[in-house]
Amino acid sequence: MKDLHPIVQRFILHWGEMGTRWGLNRTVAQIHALLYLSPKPLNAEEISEILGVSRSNVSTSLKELQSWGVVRVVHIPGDRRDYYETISDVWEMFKIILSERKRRELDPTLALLRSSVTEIEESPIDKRVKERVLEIADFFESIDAAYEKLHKMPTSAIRRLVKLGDKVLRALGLTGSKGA
Amino acid sequence: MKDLHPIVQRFILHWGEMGTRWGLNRTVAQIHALLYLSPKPLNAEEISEILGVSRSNVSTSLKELQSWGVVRVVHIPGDRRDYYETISDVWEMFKIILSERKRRELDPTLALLRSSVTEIEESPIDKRVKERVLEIADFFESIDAAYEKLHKMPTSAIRRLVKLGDKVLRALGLTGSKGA
DNA sequence: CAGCGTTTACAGAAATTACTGAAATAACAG
DNA sequence: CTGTTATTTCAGTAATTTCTGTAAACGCTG
Repeated sequence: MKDLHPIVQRFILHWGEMGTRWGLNRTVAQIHALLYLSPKPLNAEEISEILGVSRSNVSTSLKELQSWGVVRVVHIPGDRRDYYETISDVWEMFKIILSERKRRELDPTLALLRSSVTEIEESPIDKRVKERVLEIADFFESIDAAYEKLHKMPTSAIRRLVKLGDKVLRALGLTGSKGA
Repeated sequence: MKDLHPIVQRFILHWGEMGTRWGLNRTVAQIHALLYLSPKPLNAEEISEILGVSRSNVSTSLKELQSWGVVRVVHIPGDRRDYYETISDVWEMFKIILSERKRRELDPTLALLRSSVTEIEESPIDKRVKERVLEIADFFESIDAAYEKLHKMPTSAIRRLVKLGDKVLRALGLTGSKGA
């Protein structure tokens, strides 16, 4: 870690801290940060030494990053160790991270709400409770649908859409009437 | 908890579990769920009994929910205890939750990246590292800008925008050329 | 301003989550 | 095969987070 440029160090440390807020663990996030800034792929041993964590921990963390598809194995001719690198396109990377988070943070709730809505139709329940469950279910369905649309777009289009900013809104006449 | 309708019970338990994935703690999320489905405001004692958690824990959790602005205190004539209720509009509620998450999950990183970009301009650093830091900084800036635009819209407009779905994209000609 | 009900702060206990080291397994070279 | 190096698994330990009970603070009422 001492060998790294201070900016790189700071980035890795910060990424690790933020990782815990993003639902990952610190080491997983640090490894990701290190690979993102590394000019060349690294092997498990190197990662372990640079970050000062055990090799077993590195192994587990790399497996997790691979399972999400943000890190992949590459090989160097004449070396039989596995080397790792992250995908390089940031937008692509966060698209993957977003889909992972949706799977963990939205989908289970959506499933529960759908089954609740079904049950509510057939069993008697306080009117207000019914209303609120239906309302929140509708909300999750809307978000899910919007996400699916977005997800199907090529990354380049998402990039353009996000960068368009409020031009989007004006074009659609959604702003301006009540406009804040 | 036993007195509650099974659907309500299931919702509260689920919300608690999901809360942990959303970066809240279980009790905070459960209290929120309970208040969301409760036909009337509840006081700390009632919440404590219904959920089977200590009153001090309820107190701390309510304070946290209030600090985010999703729960507020109301009073019942002739009763000097504090009663609590959530805001009722789901969209408004998640707008608040989203802004809280942005503050905790994006803003610190944005700050770090901004200062890193400044430093990079003046100190010599590996070209590839520089590129990647600039790229990720640009990404965060874009997301931040898009968020700000969205946040300034009235909730009703956000609701319409999300519900429009891919009509938005077609209208803007962002889909169709490469369209997936 | 005394007394009581309510809310908050805090220190330690309990539960959860992350990390390590050792041992097992796998991959290859000779 | 056999020896060597790389990777993964897993049980135990450490660190972190959450929860509780107690006690102090607050604020209303008479």
